[in-house]
Amino acid sequence: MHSNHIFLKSSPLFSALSDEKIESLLEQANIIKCTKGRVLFLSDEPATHFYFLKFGWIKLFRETLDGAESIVDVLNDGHIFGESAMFSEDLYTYGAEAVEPSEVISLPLSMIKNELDTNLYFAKSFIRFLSDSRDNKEHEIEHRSLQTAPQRIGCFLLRLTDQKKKGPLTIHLPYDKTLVAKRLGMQPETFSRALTKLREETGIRIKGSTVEMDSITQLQEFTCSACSSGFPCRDLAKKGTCVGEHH
Amino acid sequence: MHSNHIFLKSSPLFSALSDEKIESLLEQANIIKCTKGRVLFLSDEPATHFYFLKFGWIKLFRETLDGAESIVDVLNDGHIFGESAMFSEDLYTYGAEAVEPSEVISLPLSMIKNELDTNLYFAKSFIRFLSDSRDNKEHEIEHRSLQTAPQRIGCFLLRLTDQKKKGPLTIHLPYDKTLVAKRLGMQPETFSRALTKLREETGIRIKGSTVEMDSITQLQEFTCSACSSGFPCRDLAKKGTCVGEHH
DNA sequence: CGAGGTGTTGAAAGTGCTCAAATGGCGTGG
DNA sequence: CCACGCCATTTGAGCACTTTCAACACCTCG
Repeated sequence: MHSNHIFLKSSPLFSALSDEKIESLLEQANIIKCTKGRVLFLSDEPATHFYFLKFGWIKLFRETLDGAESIVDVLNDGHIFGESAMFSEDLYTYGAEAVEPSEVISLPLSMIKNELDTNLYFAKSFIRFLSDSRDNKEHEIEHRSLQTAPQRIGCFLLRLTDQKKKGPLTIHLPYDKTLVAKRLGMQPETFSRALTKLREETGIRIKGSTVEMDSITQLQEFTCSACSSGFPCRDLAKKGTCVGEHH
Repeated sequence: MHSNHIFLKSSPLFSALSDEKIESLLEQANIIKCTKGRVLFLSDEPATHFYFLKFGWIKLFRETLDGAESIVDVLNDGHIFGESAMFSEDLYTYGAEAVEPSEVISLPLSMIKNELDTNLYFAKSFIRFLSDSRDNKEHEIEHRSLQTAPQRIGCFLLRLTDQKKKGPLTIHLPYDKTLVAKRLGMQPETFSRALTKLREETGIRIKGSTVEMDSITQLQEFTCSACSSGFPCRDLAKKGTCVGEHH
C-alpha cells in the first residue's frame, strides 16, 4: 500500500489530508488494474465510489438518444473521476472506460462528503480542482468554435509537451488516433486529413503515432493565433483538470 | 439597502451567510446601474471585486490574438461573475459587458477568500456552484458537437422556459439575435436561417423577438434527440451556472 | 428624412461529414 | 514462420452544413 499512499499524497487534491486519513482511506479502497477496454462504470449507474487514476488513460463518455457517443474527457495520471456523481443523486454523470492499460484506486464517495463537512483545507483544494476543471471546459468550448481542425490537433500536441522546451522534440500520441479525433470533436477521417495538413503547414514529421519537430514554435505560430490564451499558451494542462502531473 | 439584502440572500451561494455578514458586505458593496453596452471590466485587468447580477443580462467574453471574439457566457439574474479572478492571480479571465439594462452589486473578492477560510457552509455552496457551472460547460461542449444549428436554437429556447409547462407558450428572446447567435457558436446569418428551418420543422411562430408555439413537445422532439440529457431535458438552467432563478 | 444598427436573404466557397473502399499493422492459429 | 483476419488508419468522392461576402430591408432615433 505504500506506493498508493505516495500517489495520493502527490495529488494537490489529497495533500490536505493527514497521513492517517490517507491510510484509513486506503483500507476502504480497491486497487483496480485495467486492461484496454475495461469499463469501470456507465452513465446513470448508482455510484458509491469515485476513482483516482494512478497511471494510464481513462475515457469519460456519454451517449445520446440517437446513439451518438460524446467524449466528455480523456484523463491521465493524477486525475480523479466519478466524483461528479455526488452532485447528481449519487448517479454517475458519464461512463468511464480504460483506453490504455491503467491502474486506478477506487475510493468511497462518502469520503469526499465527510471531508467537505469537516476539512476546510480539503474543501479549498476541491474548489481549486473544480475551478480549474471548469476553466478547461471553457477553453475547450472556445477551441471548438474558433480553431480549425488542424489547429485543434496542434493545440492538443502542444498540451502534451512542456511548452517552454527549446529545440527538437518528439511526441508520442498516448492513445488511438480515432479517440484523439473524437476527443477533439472531429471524425477519424477528418483527423487523418487534418494531421496531414498540419504537417504540410508546420513541417512536423509523423510516423505512426510518433510526431517529431525541430522546435515547438512552428507549431505555436500556426495554432495559437486563434486562441484567447495567447502565445506560449497558459499551460492549461498545469492549471487544468489535471490535478497531479506526469512524473 | 434592504432589497439588496434580499437579493443576495435569495441566492444559494449567499444563503449560507449570516444576516450580519451580508449587511457588512453590503457596506463594502457598490450598486451599479448599467445601460446597454456598459463594460464592467476587461480580460486580464486587475480584479478587486466580483459581481452579483440583480437583474439584466451580462455578456462574458474573450478575444483572440487575431481579433475574434469568443462568448464565454451570457448571464441573467442571480448569477455571479468575475469570481474566477481569484484563481488567476487576481486578474479577470474574461471581460464583462451589460447587453441589456442591468443592475449589479460589486463585492470584494476578499470576501470570498475570507469566507472560504472560515465558513464551511459557504465553501460547500461554492463547490456546488462550481460543479454546476462545470456541468453546464460540459453540456455546452456536447451541444456544439452533436446538435445542428436549428437544434441548438431549440435547446436555447427550451432553457428559457419552464420545461414542464403544458399548452401554448410565448417566449421572448432576452437579447439581440446577433448575440444569441454568437452565444450558440454560430454566425448571425446562420442563426437567421437556422431559426427559419426550426420554424419549418416544428411549427413554432416567430414575430421579431417573440416566439410562440402550441406546445413545448414539438420543440423537444426535434431538439433533444441529439442530447445525452434525454427527453424532457434535465433542467440545466436550474442545475446550471444559474445560481438564483428568475422571479 | 436620413443614419446607423439589426436582421434577413442570396450566392459562392470552405470545412467537415458520410459512405465506401483500400491500405497496413498486428496478433492468433495453423 | 507464415497466412489469415481483424482493426485502425488512410484515401477518395460526393454531400451537407456553415461561413463569408455582399446587398438589401427594416426599425429606431435624432
